[in-house]
Amino acid sequence: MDKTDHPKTQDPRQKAILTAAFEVFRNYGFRRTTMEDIAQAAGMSRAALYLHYRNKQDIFQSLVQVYFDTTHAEVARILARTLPVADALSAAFAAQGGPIIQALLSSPHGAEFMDAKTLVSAEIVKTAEARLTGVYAAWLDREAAAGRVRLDGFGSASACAETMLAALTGMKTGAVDYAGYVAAVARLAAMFGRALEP
Amino acid sequence: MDKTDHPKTQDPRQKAILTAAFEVFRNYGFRRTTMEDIAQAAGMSRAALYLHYRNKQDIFQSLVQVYFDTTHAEVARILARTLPVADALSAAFAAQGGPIIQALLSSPHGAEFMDAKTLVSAEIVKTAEARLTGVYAAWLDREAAAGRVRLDGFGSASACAETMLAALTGMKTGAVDYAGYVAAVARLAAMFGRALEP
DNA sequence: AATTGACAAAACGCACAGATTTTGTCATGA
DNA sequence: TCATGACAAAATCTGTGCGTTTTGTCAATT
Repeated sequence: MDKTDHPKTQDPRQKAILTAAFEVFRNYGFRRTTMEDIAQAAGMSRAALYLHYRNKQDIFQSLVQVYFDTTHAEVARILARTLPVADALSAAFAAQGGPIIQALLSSPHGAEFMDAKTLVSAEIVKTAEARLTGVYAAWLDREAAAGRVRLDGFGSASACAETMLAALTGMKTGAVDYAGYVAAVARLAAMFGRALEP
Repeated sequence: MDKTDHPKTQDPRQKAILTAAFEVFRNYGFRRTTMEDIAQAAGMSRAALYLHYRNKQDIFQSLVQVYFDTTHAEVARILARTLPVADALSAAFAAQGGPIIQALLSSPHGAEFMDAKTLVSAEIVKTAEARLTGVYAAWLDREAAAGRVRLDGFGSASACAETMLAALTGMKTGAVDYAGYVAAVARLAAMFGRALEP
């Protein structure tokens, strides 16, 4: 489980492809970006892409995988530290859905980007979210054992983690711009933080 | 603003149409249900529908309007009582999104039903949600003044209400079945309840 | 060994015509 | 008066053809 160094982005060429691909997907959506677009943005020929990825779907899935790996590592890193509960949650929530949400809210085809995320890589998203839930659940258990959080009446730690993450995804709906989203997430973290205080 | 007695459903015939329409939309989605379907389910001729509603979109919008009016009245009624904060939130959350969410999660075309809700009646939904947020915000202000909730650090009451409702809508995403959704909503209410306690 | 231009196959977009379904209205009948 | 069957107009579906774009691969090039 050594996902910390992102095997997909160790090769600088693959990193270039993924960076370019994200930029193009962000602007045109999944369906309307061609391999030619990605190749051009990555500074190589279209054929070269096929030396590294099977097809467009493969690139997209790798992108999603890298995103979740990064997020997972970041959240795990934050929750490994011992911080005031509210601060930990605030930092962890902020670490999730940074660039992707920004893409969703600022780019013209951000919505289609997210659609592709669920259509093209539903399985990846599902397992990644489960993994993320596990991180939060473990943190809750650890903090509860240390007497820094109180779960009484909220059910199991994992159920609690699931609910918190579902609430976090809900912040996307109301958000009108990225700043508003960030503010809502911070508020949510503060509220959950106080709810969990002993 | 006397929405309490649902002008759209006072006429028993209109009520029959809306009930039948909900049933059919629930099973076939908005696009694939015909006026003939609704008429048959409502026990009248297709032409009779046009005596009460302009067209299919009008029926759907009335349905949404009635739903939000009912929800609004119910939530307002619950929050008017003086209850322990967590209980009030739990009851209010449960009152929202009952039948509609059940339709979404249990019916084969629940998703398309919700799509139509945002496409065909986006404006209705927006104003209704704003109205609902206002109810929660007023409740928060009242309870805060009475010393039963503490908003310190959470921003304004209306911002707080917005965040809570956004979180509530987030519960739909993770939910796999209606029972799971209900459990998640209850947990969320409990957590927000404790967060708001002085 | 790494990269590319070029090629064939597949996918896609678009338009069109004909058949079918659905809609909205109105004259007719209970 | 109120509801309905019937009708014309509009919308939707279906199949088809054709030009363009996109894809995936490979021999050729550096």
